[in-house]
Amino acid sequence: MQPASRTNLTDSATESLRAEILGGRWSVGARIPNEAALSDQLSVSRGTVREAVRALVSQGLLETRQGSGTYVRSAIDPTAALVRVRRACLRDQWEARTALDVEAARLATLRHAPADIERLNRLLAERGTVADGGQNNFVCRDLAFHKAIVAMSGNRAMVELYDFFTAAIAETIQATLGGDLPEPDAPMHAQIVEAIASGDPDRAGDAVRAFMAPVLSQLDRHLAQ
Amino acid sequence: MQPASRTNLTDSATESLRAEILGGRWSVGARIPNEAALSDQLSVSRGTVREAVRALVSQGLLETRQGSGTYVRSAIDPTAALVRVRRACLRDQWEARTALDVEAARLATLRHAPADIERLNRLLAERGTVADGGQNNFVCRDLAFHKAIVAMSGNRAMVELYDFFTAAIAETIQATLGGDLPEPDAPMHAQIVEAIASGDPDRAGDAVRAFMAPVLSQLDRHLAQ
DNA sequence: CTCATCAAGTCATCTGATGATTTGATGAGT
DNA sequence: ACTCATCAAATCATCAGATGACTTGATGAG
Repeated sequence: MQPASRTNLTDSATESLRAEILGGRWSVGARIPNEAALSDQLSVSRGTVREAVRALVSQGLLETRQGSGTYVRSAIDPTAALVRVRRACLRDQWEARTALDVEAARLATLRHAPADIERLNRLLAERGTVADGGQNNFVCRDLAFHKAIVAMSGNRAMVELYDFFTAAIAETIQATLGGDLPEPDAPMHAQIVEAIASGDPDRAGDAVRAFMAPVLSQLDRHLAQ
Repeated sequence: MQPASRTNLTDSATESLRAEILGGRWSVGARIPNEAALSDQLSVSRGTVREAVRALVSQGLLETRQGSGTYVRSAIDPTAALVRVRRACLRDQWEARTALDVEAARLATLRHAPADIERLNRLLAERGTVADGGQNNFVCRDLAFHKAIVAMSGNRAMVELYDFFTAAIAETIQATLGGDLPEPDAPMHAQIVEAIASGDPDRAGDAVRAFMAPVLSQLDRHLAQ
């Protein structure tokens, strides 16, 4: 069941380059050897080198500048971080995402415009219940509400991080529970909107915390079995 | 300052393929058209198609099987979000990490053991000042203190995420500021330890928030120039 | 000293070809 | 009718060579 990964020149080349970067032999910002040189050093064709470089570019480790060269953009491997976060249990993933929810709500409270509150109310109205449109659509609409709050925080890093967790948690739920997860009711959502509109960040944070707590404890019970 | 992304055939092809997958036109598990067909449909050479496919393979969206074809492996892309987190500005990164600091401190307050408090005090004592051991070592020891708090939260996902952020922020600081960042004083650190020991999560969260706020505003001023 | 011009270096892309692997069809043997 | 070895087609993997586009530093005129 483990084919021991039959050698794949491109993958081997990718790993060689990654090792050079992560090992620090090529420092961040430095220009790496050109394609012809890498082709020689790795004993593969230039096309293979290009594919390997492209893979690392898409992971954010390298950056190519036409006419200039290829440079190390970062020595942090996002795929490694992803793997480790994935290994965390669903409970921890959920709690970490909740942390983002809480802090995002606080920031949203401090930075929101009046139009944002209207938008939240509209999303809440559209959200409806599980009955309309099936479980799957419901989850999507519910998510739209929470993402809107995170977007209101005005913090791009948090938005991206929230997306990351949303995807990771969806995967984990699919893998461990088969897809179903309890959802608080609409009145709870309305309390969050009110708290944000009130301009009191502590109140908004508490509202989100209170909102998520039952889900977390239900998750604990579920996983305890 | 915004090159508006000069067209890059491989990137365009990558985005086209990604759109097909994320848009659901190619369902998970399905085989996508072969390289020659994609080359025709996208009006690029086969080599360019291969580079685009390789990028998506490295992101986990596609999977190639020699002799058989290329298949859709997943329609969600968690890594991409992490890659984008690194592209966010330093201010947003710092604020997001602070969110983790605050929530981790809250959890640490609720879950810590007496020995943990001793450990924090010990780390604080070892931390010393910039004077002993140089700027670089100081940052390391300071980081050990903050990481210890996150570890006390008992949440593996948050620990991993914090590590990721720590590395990402260090790189961003190096890239944008050249390495220096103001650090609050030891007394502020002691207040955090006291708050955690007190068992009041609100107090602990506020302590961390108060601790980070000056750094953030200093960052704002610095970036405003 | 300034600035336009130019040439070398480098990545981007294309074309054509060959090898390795998988997969389904074929056909003999039972 | 079933099983199994064999084979051919489809497909990805890799290579080699060539041309275009872009960046950068050097050159030289003003």
